[in-house]
Amino acid sequence: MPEQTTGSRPTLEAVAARAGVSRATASRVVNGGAGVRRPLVDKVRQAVEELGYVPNHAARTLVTRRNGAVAVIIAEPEFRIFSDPFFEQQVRGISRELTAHDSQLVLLWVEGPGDHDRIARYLGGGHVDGALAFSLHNDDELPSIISRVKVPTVFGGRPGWPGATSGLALPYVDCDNRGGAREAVRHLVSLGREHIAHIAGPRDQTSALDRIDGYRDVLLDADPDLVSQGDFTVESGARAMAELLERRPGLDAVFASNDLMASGALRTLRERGLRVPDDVAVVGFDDMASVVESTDPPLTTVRQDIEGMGRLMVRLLMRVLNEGEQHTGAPASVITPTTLVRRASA
Amino acid sequence: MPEQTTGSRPTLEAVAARAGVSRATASRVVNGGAGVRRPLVDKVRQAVEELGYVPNHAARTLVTRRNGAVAVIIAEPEFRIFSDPFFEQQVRGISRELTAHDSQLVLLWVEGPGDHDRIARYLGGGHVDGALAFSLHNDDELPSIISRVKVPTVFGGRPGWPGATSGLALPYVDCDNRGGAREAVRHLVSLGREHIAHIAGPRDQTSALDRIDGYRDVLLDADPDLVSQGDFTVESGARAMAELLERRPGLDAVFASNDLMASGALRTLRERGLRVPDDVAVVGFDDMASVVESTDPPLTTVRQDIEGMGRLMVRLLMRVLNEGEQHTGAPASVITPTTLVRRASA
DNA sequence: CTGAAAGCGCTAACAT
DNA sequence: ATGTTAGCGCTTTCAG
Repeated sequence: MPEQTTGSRPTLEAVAARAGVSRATASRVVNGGAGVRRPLVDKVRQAVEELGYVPNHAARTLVTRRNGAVAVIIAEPEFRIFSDPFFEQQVRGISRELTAHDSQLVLLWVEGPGDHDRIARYLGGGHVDGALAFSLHNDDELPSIISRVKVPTVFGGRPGWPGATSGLALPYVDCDNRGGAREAVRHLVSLGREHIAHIAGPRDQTSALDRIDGYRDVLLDADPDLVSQGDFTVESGARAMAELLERRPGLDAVFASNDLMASGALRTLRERGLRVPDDVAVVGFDDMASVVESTDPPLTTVRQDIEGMGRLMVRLLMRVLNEGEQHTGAPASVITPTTLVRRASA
Repeated sequence: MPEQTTGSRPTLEAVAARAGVSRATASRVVNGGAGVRRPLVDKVRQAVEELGYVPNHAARTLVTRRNGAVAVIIAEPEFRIFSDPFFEQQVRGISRELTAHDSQLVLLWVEGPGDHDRIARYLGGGHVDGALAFSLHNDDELPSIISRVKVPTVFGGRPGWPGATSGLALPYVDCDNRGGAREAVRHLVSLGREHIAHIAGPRDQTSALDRIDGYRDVLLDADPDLVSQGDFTVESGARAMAELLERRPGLDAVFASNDLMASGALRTLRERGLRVPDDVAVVGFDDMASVVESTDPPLTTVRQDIEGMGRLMVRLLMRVLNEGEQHTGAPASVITPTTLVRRASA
């Protein structure tokens, strides 16, 4: 760490002196001024103004034991997690909401298991009031690390349970994957489609699992051959579509677990000379702008409010923090609604 | 801000007591243990271990006046700044180097002029030891805000001078844009090309300006019609190439100010039935993996070590911080070398 | 409603 | 080499 930093700034003491009040009163004013008479409030405010006083964060943290900072943990098991547009939106929401709560965003970039120690120490060291993390894979170690150091944390996306057995209930914010999937499939049904296939996402991500569940909720007796496995990439979607077509040439609709795979499916369909939606209707999931708009035809999909989810993560965390010692009971997670966005593909 | 946070943790006092030494000695050991005898060091270390002691950051900051945190300012004048792969790499380098320096990365997301106040207050509030920012456009207000609050800051990319007149010299890290451009053009010359065009980047970004300067360094008497204006996007590259071809059908090479525009140029060339590199040789700039590898033919380009630049930004900042009061003289910036990466396009 | 005083946990002179 | 002693700047009882 560097040696030096902030040049000495005016202290509360100085403000108090200038305003002709005690430090205590000055402090009260700075913190909202409740219970201080107008004339004094004004005097202090003016002194603050004139001196350009800014409270010393460290001193305040030392006594209040809250530091107005929240860690956002970014794990990077695969490439590009950071430049994922999905991710960007969520972090943006988080950033905005954190600002609204006067808290700072401290970025914790986890590059691998080698970083776990450092992260645990940091989180356990009380440098932040809480943490926000994202559940990427079921085998992720993060959830257990987090519950070990007991720092209040909210997850983005329902965490898979590496320690489900250990009975730890981590609060999370997720969209209604299952309900959204149901809506997508119901829409296809309402269009009169009778052979609705599904291109599933990775089996180790809860979102994909929930979506396939939603699909099955509606199509109780779905033909297993109508479900094909993908991995959320465009390529896998194209491949899965090809497989489906081979197994069930008569299918007339497909619900893909995300937009990327849907766009891959569209490509395969086009190559086979099948018309969308006439021959095969296609619905995706996510409403990812970059995909959805450039697809041909424009993709009907299920939208989730990603930025809103980011904001909700913060709100939920703040609630947990404010509950303090008391309400130690498992904090409720929140599931946000999805909406079907009709475009041309279904 | 939340009310509560870290449950009470063991203090240095407790460690000292358990180890049977004074707080001062315990402190010395915790901070490296210089000048403390082995047996005591061991005792203290053990006590730390047993108690699971972690230093209280706030207390330490309060007295040392350094807080082990550096702000990374992300301005978002346009979309997607965050998901820019370029950006991601740089932040990754920063994150890694900061970790190596035991400092935390605090993310400051600036969404517009409305945030300027907040940022200035935060930066001026001494919450961080220093800041890292990126120079995006010459009309960016950030540089002046930063120099106003006088927080030690290092820029990524040479800042344009909104306050050049005010004589503020902001330290920065940038690659040798001009030299890299020269190398690119010289390469084209060495290939025997005689009519080398340039697709320039935005006039309000220093990198683009430096690159065109490099181009001119080599082609002292360059035909002005051989230079066309783009804006760093694929589309603009395609358009600029079309223009160039119209004005100077005989051109046999083009140096684009970045890879994106080079790929646009490639497209136009292909559409016109021109062969690359046989008819027209093409060189880009950046060596952006996602572009360079998918281009046809693979793009010859100028590589800059982006992650390394991120790391250098941190090192430079740390140096500035350590110099402290003394060396207030204009801190040296650093220019990193570029390398020409030969692929098939030139 | 306001002020006096007691720390929060740690480091850094200054003694010893 | 180790311990003693002041604070760092702020909030917060507790008196008045």
